[in-house]
Amino acid sequence: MTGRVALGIDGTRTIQEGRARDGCGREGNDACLQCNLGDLAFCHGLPEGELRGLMSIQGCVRTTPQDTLFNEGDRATYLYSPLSGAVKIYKLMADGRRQITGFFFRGDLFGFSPNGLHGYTAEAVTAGSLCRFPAAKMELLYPDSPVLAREVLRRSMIKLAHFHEHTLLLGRKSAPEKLASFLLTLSQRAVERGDSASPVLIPMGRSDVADYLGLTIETVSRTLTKFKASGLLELPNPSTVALRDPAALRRIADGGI
Amino acid sequence: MTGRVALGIDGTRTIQEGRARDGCGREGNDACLQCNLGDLAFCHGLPEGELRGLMSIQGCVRTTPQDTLFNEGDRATYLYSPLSGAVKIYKLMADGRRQITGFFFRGDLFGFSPNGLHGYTAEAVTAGSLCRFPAAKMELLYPDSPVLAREVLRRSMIKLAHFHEHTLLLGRKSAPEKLASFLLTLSQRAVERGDSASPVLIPMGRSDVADYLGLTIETVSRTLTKFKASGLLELPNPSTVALRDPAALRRIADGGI
DNA sequence: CGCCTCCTTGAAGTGCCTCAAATAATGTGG
DNA sequence: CCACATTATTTGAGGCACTTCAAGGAGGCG
Repeated sequence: MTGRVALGIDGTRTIQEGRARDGCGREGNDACLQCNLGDLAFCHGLPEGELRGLMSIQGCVRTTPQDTLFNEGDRATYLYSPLSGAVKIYKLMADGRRQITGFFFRGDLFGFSPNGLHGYTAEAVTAGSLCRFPAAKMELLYPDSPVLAREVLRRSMIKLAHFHEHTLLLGRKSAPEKLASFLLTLSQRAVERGDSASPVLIPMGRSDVADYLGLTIETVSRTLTKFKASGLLELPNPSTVALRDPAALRRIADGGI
Repeated sequence: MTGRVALGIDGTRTIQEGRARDGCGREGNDACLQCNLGDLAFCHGLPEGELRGLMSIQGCVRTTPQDTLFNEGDRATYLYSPLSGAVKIYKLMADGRRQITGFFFRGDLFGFSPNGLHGYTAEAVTAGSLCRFPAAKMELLYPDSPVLAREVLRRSMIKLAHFHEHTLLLGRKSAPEKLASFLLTLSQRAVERGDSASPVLIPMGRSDVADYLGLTIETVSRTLTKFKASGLLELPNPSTVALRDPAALRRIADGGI
């Protein structure tokens, strides 16, 4: 009964309820006790009473790569927090141009909506599992859960800060600056999750990287090759990057003169 | 005693406390009663008790063009909501490249920070006045002001939605698509504030528009000229745009095939 | 009126994109 | 486990949208 997948009318796979062993699936009382996020969890440190309210509405889903969690325009039913794996969110234009607006990993939180509708599509990058909470029930909790409400606000402010940074990247940085920034951010986020800084795993394909940075896959590939030739990094395989000279990458990322 | 300005150590002008007649300046009890924002105000509709808490910490500043409200890296002391005028926020790179990440008008809210430091600089585009609230005192209000806390969260989610849209614009749209999107958004926001949709005022200069859209001033100017030649709009003066064919602009903005 | 700033227009350059193909990685059925 | 099919990534050549550099108008203000 784990990771069942149903085909949507358009043939894309859509996740269903999950039942599994990594803390995912045990709905209700003991689910959060098995959560392995530790202090990465947005519910970490909640007072007893608030946590109980959250646990009572907590659910879980598992994903396989390319599973769609929700589509742009869908009712914003759930808030999600990955336990493992990676998720991307993106917007599409009529002619197929795509802009990925975010990647989410262990402990992140996404699915916010100001108007009850999702403004973007969410799709799994890798297999994994996500903790999720019904948005409507969540809102009912806020008035009596000040710490929870405060933490959700803090998370959304962190997202806003990321967007300011990414807006600068998209609007004003060159391709090498974009790639250097991207790799360093991936590395830093890996560290925050407790993973290693240097052999960084790039779970998404070149096409996802390109659509996140406002480039083409060819430019992404060429730029990485150039970095490799300069001794800035190594690419043992397309999805692993060893940062050989993070300081130099930092200078490039910041437009060092 | 209105709109006094002090020179910062770098010679840029920095706003000081204001005292004035448009609802700005009367600190304390009666300030909010004179507020002319109506339902645009983020404090609109707050229950009596919550509003009283807000009023007790409310303050006001006036700006003249190019006044700096705060710099990137400054302590995030205040949250701001313009009563009149326009404000831009931006990030700078070491070599001077600039990305404007937002414009704020009557009723908007800005100054959020997840870590106590501003991640961007805020500068007045025009003369005007802003309602402001000490961030630290604001946070003390949240636990006992669920409606206020909810509204601040809602505002930050609206900002997030704007960023998703703007990220798509920066990463994937052509110059004409960017300009068409920008003009339509300005127009729509004017309507939301109760202003006219079509002769739209563009309070910021070409250089601000360029730095917001990730273009150069030359490209902005050329593209507007092209739109004018196509009969899509008229430019009675550089800061006024009459949208002659909003539907066509919409098609362009969306990448109509 | 003259100066300054902002905006517009022109000409040339370039960084990234598009189109095209080779190579590497991944998965699959026998 | 291997041969093959499929997909992802890399590499190459040429083109174009936007930038850069440069100069000419148009208001605004003392």
